[in-house]
Amino acid sequence: MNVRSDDDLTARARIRDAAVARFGRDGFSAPLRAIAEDAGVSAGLVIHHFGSKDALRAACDEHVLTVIRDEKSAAIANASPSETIGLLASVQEYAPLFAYIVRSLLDGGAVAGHFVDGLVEDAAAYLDVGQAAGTVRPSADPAGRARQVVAMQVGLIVMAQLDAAVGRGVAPTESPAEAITRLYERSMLAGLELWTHGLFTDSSYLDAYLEYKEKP
Amino acid sequence: MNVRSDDDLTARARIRDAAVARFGRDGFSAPLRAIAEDAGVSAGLVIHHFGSKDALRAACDEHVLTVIRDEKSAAIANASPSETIGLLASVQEYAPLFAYIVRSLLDGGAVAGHFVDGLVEDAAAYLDVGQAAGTVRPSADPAGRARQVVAMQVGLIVMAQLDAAVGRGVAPTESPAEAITRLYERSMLAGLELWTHGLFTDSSYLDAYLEYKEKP
DNA sequence: GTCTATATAATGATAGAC
DNA sequence: GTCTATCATTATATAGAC
Repeated sequence: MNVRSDDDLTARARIRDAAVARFGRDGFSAPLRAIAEDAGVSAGLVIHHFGSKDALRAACDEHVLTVIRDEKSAAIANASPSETIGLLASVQEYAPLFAYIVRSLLDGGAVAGHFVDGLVEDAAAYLDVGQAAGTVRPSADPAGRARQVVAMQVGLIVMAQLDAAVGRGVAPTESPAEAITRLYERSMLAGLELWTHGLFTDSSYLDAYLEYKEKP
Repeated sequence: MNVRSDDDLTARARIRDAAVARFGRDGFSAPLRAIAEDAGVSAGLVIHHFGSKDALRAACDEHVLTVIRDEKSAAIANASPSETIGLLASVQEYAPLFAYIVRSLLDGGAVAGHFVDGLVEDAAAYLDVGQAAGTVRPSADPAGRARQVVAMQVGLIVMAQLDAAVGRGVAPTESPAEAITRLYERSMLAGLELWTHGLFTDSSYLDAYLEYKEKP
């Protein structure tokens, strides 16, 4: 999440980072004491700095959203096709953040809702640009398609985290972040293939659905 | 989850069903007392029947997997294209089960891992059949593609649940299950479109990735 | 089989010393 | 700013009556 050493951070920042990691790994029911231990401080100090566990979580939400937004701006600046793929491949740095977001998603928090909305909007805008440039096909339902693309990414992250939690395909020497990244990359070829050529050889499934929708 | 009235079920089954619904909605930190109340029994009786909360959860895991497996067999029996789509559309009956599974997924349980493995295997087998029949394109990475397809479904369910939790797009009169189903269906057209025609107009993104992979 | 009452453990939060 | 000690609440699980 950060290239700085932990020693360089204030206690408050250390607690916040520890909380993001803990919440992401164990969910929001993770004990305050565990977070304090991870950060190398007492449980009382956590309350002293953030007031309550809920406030700590709110601070984590805000921090994660800020980091993601900043990194997103940087990514948009140089969004050539190959570089975009390279960026996706370097996702290991964001693995703890993604883990946190996924937890937040299933917890059903309003902040997580806004985050997904942002993802979908970004995807829609990105697809619009691609469509104008001629690299992306037109769609009968652009918003739905953007949602679909985001859903695939969300699902992959969830599944990668699951594999990592079970410890399958995870070498004893590598970090959880590395493992999740590799598991995430595992199906990237298949994903691009799917996005390039589709899944079906003809439109019979799509036609059947349209027909089903017309006369229920 | 079941067409029978609750009165027809034994207390043990009622507790189990209540636990599946509660766990799915509130997560596994849901209090034992809430489950007991939902089932109309005392907290002590829950322990009497299942021994512990963990054992109750294990019973829920087993029950959900059994139901899914049975329903799956029934679905395979009549798996014509249009009927498969009709089946997907009627998913509201399984919404509580899906909610439970998604919770289980992010909790990182071993049972959830097996469940996803089953999903991916089923998808792979189904795609193989389609490929042999000529309706599904061949793939350079069939296992990865199956994983990708499952990931999209998982992601959609997660996102639908999030929307339902925030209450967006949910009419006050409809049940959570109905809401999730409708939100899930919302992007089905876009999904089929994506699976039929793909996302990109040419293979430049795929080519760029293959090139990136060759010389790192 | 089912309940009530209770024991025990863990958690979030407080108070006050340093 | 940071800690230790403690409180109040809540959770699971037990014991025993009916």
